[in-house]
Parts: sequence; structure tokens; C-alpha cells
Amino acid sequence: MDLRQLRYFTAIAETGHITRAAERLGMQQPPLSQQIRALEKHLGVTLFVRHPKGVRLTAAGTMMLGDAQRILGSVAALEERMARVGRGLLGVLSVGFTSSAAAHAFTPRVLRACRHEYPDIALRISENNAAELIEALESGALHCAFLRVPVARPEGLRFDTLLQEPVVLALPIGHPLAGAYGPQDTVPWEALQGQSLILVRRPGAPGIYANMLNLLERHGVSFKVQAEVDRMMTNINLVAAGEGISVVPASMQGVHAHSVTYRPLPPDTGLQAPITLAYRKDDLDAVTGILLDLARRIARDGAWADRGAAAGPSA
Amino acid sequence: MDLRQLRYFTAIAETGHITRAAERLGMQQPPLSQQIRALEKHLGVTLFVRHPKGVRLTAAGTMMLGDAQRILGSVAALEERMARVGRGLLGVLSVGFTSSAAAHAFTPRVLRACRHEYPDIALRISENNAAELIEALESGALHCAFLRVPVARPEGLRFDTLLQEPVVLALPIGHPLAGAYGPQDTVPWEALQGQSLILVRRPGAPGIYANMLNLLERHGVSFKVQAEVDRMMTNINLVAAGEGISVVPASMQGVHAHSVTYRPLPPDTGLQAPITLAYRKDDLDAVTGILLDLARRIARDGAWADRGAAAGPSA
DNA sequence: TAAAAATACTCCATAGGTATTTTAT
DNA sequence: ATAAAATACCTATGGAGTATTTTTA
Repeated sequence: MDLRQLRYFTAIAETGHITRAAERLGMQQPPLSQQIRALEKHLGVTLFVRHPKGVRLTAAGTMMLGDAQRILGSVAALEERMARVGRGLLGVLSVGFTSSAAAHAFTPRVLRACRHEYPDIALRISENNAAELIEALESGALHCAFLRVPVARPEGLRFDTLLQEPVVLALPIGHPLAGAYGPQDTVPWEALQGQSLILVRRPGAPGIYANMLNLLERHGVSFKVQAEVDRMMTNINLVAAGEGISVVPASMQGVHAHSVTYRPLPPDTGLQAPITLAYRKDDLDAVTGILLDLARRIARDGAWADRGAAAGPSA
Repeated sequence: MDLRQLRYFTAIAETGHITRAAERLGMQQPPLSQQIRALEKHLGVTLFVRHPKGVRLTAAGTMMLGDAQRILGSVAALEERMARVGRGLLGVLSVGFTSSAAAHAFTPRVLRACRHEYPDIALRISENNAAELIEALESGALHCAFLRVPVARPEGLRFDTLLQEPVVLALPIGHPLAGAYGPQDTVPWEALQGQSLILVRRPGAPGIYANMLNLLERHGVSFKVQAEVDRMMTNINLVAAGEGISVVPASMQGVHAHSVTYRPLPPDTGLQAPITLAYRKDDLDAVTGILLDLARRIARDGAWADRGAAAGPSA
């Protein structure tokens, strides 16, 4: 028995005529007669009593009709579901992000929009440092992750830049530089001469710290690496504790506002901290594609700065 | 999509190899690969990730597997059910019987055995007079009916004789014949000279009354027809009321024992009251066939006289 | 390098079409 | 006499087989 015969059976049962059912099925009457006889023979049951003006279900046929319709309904529902899966509208999406990506209003905004616009995508969200996120991406544990562009970009992953963001200097309250430069004053690189820096430089760390060190070297500024951590939030925590100074993406201004103060850096240096979406370049899952499109749209529209968010300007 | 593709899909999912699944399905690997690719294309979803040593379900494939197995299970169950329907082991069976057929232990015994041996046959039982039963049989409202052989056998119906039964004379208590003949004494036909008879002669009435009238005529016995009724139970009721005398199947002895007494009739006359099963000769339903076989078996084995039943001897 | 899947082609079983006959009212 | 189903026969799509190539760990 196959589904075709079930479809034929229900069509005949519903119309009461082999001829009309054939019409509805877009076929001729003889093959339909043949198929239904084959089905009856296969099942060992007479499904219809043949009248001169149509057919009528036997008791056995009546028993069968409900089941047949149920089965055909299940099949149609399955096809429908799978079509939605194929278009990425239904399924599970595992998304990771770093603390610094999460600090920007953009990331939660995208996830909130995804939940709202695609309610059948079940989001599995996790926060972690960049190294762990990248490993999870490579192993397939994550579909994609929001993070800053790392220095070393692993083969096999793509990093789509969603938005650019300037970098600011983070100083402990009462630091000499905080006295020398007002809140709106740009601090020149030379002013960092001899400072103790806290950096994120563990595996998978964002490129901005390497870039900054290059800039300092180019300006002939000497410094001391006071600490190396694995995520920007730790970075700010240490600044708050007075361990030294650091730089962070503009969106992280306001963290530890009672003990950390922030200052702009020279705008012409091109020191930017982009937020990217990372995913495996070979198999771009349909669901991942949905999120990627959504994130790009929101980034393009600048639509994340809706309320109460410390938003930096886009590229 | 058809069931074949679902079967192929589950086979591959369950074995983890296209090659092994092909083996299990009794086919070659290439067509199986083709079919599964066709299914993937049809659904718009990748179901398996191909590894060098087998395949593994994708998330979409995993979602699909459960549904596919459920659907295949439903189909198998449907086929199983219909096979049972076809063999008559499952379904509804509408059975009728007359009061006189029900009076014999045989009839309830057959129905009880049917319930016990074929629990999936839902019995619809109704009691009625012969004329109504025959009409119900012809209209299709009944599958079969236990009754005495009617004088006029309608075209289109078969009457299978299940067992023969002698006929006895029913007399009101205190009737002169009851005094002239003891309980074991055979009453000769001549003794009925001038008696008032109560007969069942309405449409569909059993043949025994017509046969009896022939016998009386042959013996030169004159009589008076006191009443004509439509079922034997009424017959006895009128005898009990003193309206006249009658004859009934031996199994009805004992009814109205306080007011009716019974006497044997000459055994060599061939006046018998058979119990038959009537059904449409053209469409012998499988369920009806089951009951017919069962009734024949019980009649042959004489297995109805198990307990507390007023049983007459069989043919 | 080896095992499994994919590709290329060939064949034939059978679903479906056309023409006609049978059936039952 | 008529409408519908059954029968007979033909055609062609596509499922399955055989041989071979490609893939990837």
C-alpha cells in the first residue's frame, strides 16, 4: 500500500463517484478503478459497493476512511513542517556571544527580534569567552556567535562584520590622566607614556589590543603590560580595582561608572572594535542564515538604539 | 512524497549506512541514494550528513524520524486492521432471531460462543417476528437471523438448516386430550378431530403449520382455526388462555408450565421444526461467514446442551 | 588507501491514458 | 436508454539494477 492509493481511496469516498474522483485527481477513470481494485485486493477487503450511479462505502471502507484521512493529514503536516525547517523558520538555533558583544545593545536587540519574528526558532543562548565560542563553532555545538574580530581567524569560519564601533580609554577614578583630560577631551597616544596596561590577549582575543600596541609603538610610546585577561569585562573589573588602564569598545562605557571613567581616543587612527557574527563557512544552516539576515538588517537600519542602550555610532 | 521514501528514510536512519539500509531493504545502494536525495530535494531539507563511513541524521532528520516512524506505524496498523476485517475477525455483526429460535438453547449458545471466540466482532442483536427479520435481511439492516424455515422463502435469501427439532402438541391444563393421554403418550392425529387450532400463518410464518394442516387433511381430520398469530410465543400464550390447542417446537416445552401441558406427536410423520440461519445469498459477509461456521460447528457437535437448557434432540 | 556515497547509464515494471464493453436501473 | 464502472490494450515515466567514479578520514 502506498499513499497514492490512500489519496485515491479518500477522493472516491468523499465524492461518491470514481469518475468524479478521477476528475478531482486530474486523471482518467479507468486507472483509478484499477488502483482501487488493487487496493481492495491488497487489503483483502471490499471498500466500496458499486452502484449504477456511483459507489458507496462498505462498513469496512467506513472504518478505513477515518484512518486514511488521519494518515494523509500527518503526512501533509510532516511535509509542511519540513518545508519550514528547510527555510529556517522552524528549528533550534544555538547562539553564543562574548561579554563585550552582549554589552552592546545590538546583540540582545537582534535576539529579541529573532524571538519575536520567528517564534518557532528555539534559541539556545550561551555567553562565553571568544576562544571557547570559536571551539564550539568548530565542533558544531554552536551555529553562530556574536563576537569581536579575533586576531587569528580560524580557517573554516567566517566573520561577518555587522557594525563598527570606536574604542575608548578606561581609567580608574582619580587616575592622573582623568584629571588632565576632561570627559569630552580626546586623549592623545603620547599621554599613555609609561602607563600600566590591561590587555585581552588570550587565544581568540579581539584584534583591537594588538592594533593598539602597534599604534603605541608607532608613536614611540613605552608602556607596561600589567595583566592579560580573557574577556573585556574582566578588563574593566581590573581597571576598577586600580590595577591599570585599558581600552574598551565605546558601548562598554558606563560599566563600573562609580569607579571607572572613560575618555575618547584619537578618531583618525582607525582603531575600531567591530561586532561580527561568526559561523562555519561551509554549511550555512538555513536557521543561521535567517539570523544573519536579521542581524544585517538591524545593523543597517541602526535599529538597535531604541531605548536605554549605550549605543556607539555605526561604521 | 510516498511511503516508500519514508521507509527508505527510516531504514537509513536506523542503520546509519545507506549501504546497510539497502541490504536490509533488499535492494542496491545507488537507487537508495537517489531516492533519499530526491526526498531531500522534495522536502527542501538535508536529512543526513554524509561521512566517509556512513551517514548521520541532521537536526532536521532527527525531527523527521519520529514522525516518519509514527506514520509508518499507523499505516501498518491500518493494514493489520483491514486484514482482520477482511477475514471477518473484526467488525459489526447484526444478528436477529425469532422468539422461537431464542427459546432453543442453541441460539444464545452460538452468540455467547461468538462473543467469547471473536471478541472484536461487535454483535448487534435484535428479536423480532419472522416477517420483520426477513425484511431487515433484504434491506441490509441485518447480516443474518436465526429463525424457523418460513413457508415462502424469499428470493435472494439462503436458509441454512442448523438443526432439526420435533414438534409437540400444546394443550391447556384440563383439556380433554390432556386427560386422555399421559405426558409420555403420543397423541395420534385422529385425536385432534374437531379441535380449535391456533396457528402461526402470517407472512414469513414457519412451514410447520402448513405441513401440519396437510397432515390433518390427509388423515381426514376436520378442525377449526381459532386464531392466527405472528409468533409462536403468542401461540402458547393463547393456549395458556384456553383459546385452543397448538403445536410448537419441542424446545418450547416448559413455557407456561402452570397452564399449558405438552404431548408428543407421531414420530414418523416427519413434522420437524428446523432452526436455520438466514442471510443474503449474494453477498456473504466475512463476519456472517464466521458466525455461520461457528453455528454449524456447534450444531454438529451438539454442544449447546451444556447446562440448564431445554434442549430437543438434533436431526 | 579503503570504505562508503555519488554518478552515469540501462532496463523494465507499472501507473496512467485511450477505446470499448458491461452493468444496473 | 443512460450513466457509471469494468475490461482490454497501449504508452511512457521513473524506480531499480550494473558499472564506475568521487570523496574523505
